[in-house]
Amino acid sequence: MIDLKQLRDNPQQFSERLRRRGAYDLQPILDLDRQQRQLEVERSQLQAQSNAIGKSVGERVRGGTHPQDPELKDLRESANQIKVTLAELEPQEKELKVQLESLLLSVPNLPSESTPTGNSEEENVEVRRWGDEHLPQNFNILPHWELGEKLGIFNFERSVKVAQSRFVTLIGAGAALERALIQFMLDRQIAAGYIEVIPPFLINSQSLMATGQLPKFAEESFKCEPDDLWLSPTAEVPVTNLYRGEILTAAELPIYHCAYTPCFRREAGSYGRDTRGLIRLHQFNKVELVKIVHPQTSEQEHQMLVQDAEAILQALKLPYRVVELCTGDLGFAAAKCYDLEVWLPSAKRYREISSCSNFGDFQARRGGIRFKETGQKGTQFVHTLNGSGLAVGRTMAAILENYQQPDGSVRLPKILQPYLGREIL
RNA sequence: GGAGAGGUGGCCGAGUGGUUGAAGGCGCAGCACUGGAAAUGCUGUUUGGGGGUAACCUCAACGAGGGUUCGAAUCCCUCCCUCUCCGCCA
Repeated sequence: MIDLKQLRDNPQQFSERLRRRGAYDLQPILDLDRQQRQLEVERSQLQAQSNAIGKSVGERVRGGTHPQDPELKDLRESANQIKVTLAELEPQEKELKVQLESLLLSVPNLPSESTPTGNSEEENVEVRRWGDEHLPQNFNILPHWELGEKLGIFNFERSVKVAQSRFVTLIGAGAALERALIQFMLDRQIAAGYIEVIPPFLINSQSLMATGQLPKFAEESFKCEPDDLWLSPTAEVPVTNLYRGEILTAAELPIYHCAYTPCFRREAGSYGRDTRGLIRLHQFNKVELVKIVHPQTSEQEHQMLVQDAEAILQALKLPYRVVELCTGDLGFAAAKCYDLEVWLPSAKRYREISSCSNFGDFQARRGGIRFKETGQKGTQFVHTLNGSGLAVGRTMAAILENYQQPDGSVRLPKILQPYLGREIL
């Protein structure tokens, strides 16, 4: 959520920053805000009067006046008068607040000053490349879905019977490889200082609201209808929300978590895109990194987070590049975001395998995640960050393609071999 | 699913209609004492909104939402959550 006070104090500057993401009309928010505050002044003055009457009645009763004594009658009546007016003002103000809140919730985060301006994916900025020396030699590389079916390590057709299209069943060595990747990724991130959590995979609406998936992107997630529960689209949601509504101490920061979870996405509106293979599924596994940090350190923490995700690709010797998203491609809640894109030889292009975002205080404000500096008055909002470390299915796809050998077998990355107890797939 | 108990400040815990935003304790911060520390003593210490250049003023919040009342943490209603026992179950 954006900072209403900041908007109110500096609407011009604010909308200019937001305009880099596209057009947003902030005037209705400013109007509602003004009306609401006007009503609030009126209402709280009346309430103050009413409180004063209550207090003076209380004082007299304590002094010995009988509560039903006629001399209190006037006081009671004037208090009743005030109540009549309040009964009108209160619902009006409440209604304005609800409207204001819902408008605020659908305004995206301000892009960071350093985020490049642009309209779409096309204008993302490549930051660096790694691993050109690991690009596979030019023989006829099968796309990973063909290779995988051939090797018998996963099956799509049978999965459709069980669920729908865009679900996969991993079989034998495929299942083992997925598990090995999860284990490997967790091991590395735990060694890098992240505390592992296994959060709930079903999450409530409030949690989705805090991290920004609701209210605008309800159609992206699977809802468990009779309950207020959704299938988690990413561990970002349950892990960040562990701290919702809390006031932490500065000493507790930074908090680093890693989490393996399955992720569930409806992928509405992506019909026909990536219909084959492991790239775009309704259910996939991911190891996620989440950081809750002091605002002063968030930029630096962001860089480190990206490096922690990169370390996995490097250890697996998978060629990739780092791309900084431009304002037009930035997620709703993000202020700044780097994508890691792994090389997929069959498509001859880089594909996103990790997305590392700094949300600033946007999620913290929505979720009420604050901290207190010892000895200082008041609280501040933390900064939240997260990134994939990595998407497991896409990692498997990248391994199947990049490590493919001319005879159609796959030589596993060295680092994974001990996890699987074999070299060749 | 059935029966019962309970949800109060960073934590523990008192408080069943009248200056109670809330006793007491712990914790934390400052000061004093000390060569330094411990112990001790004193002082301070919830959060959010609004108004004001400021000093400051004011409203709200005792799980959430309604209600009764001049006045509610305290009474009534609804909902949520937690705990204990029973049932069911991986």
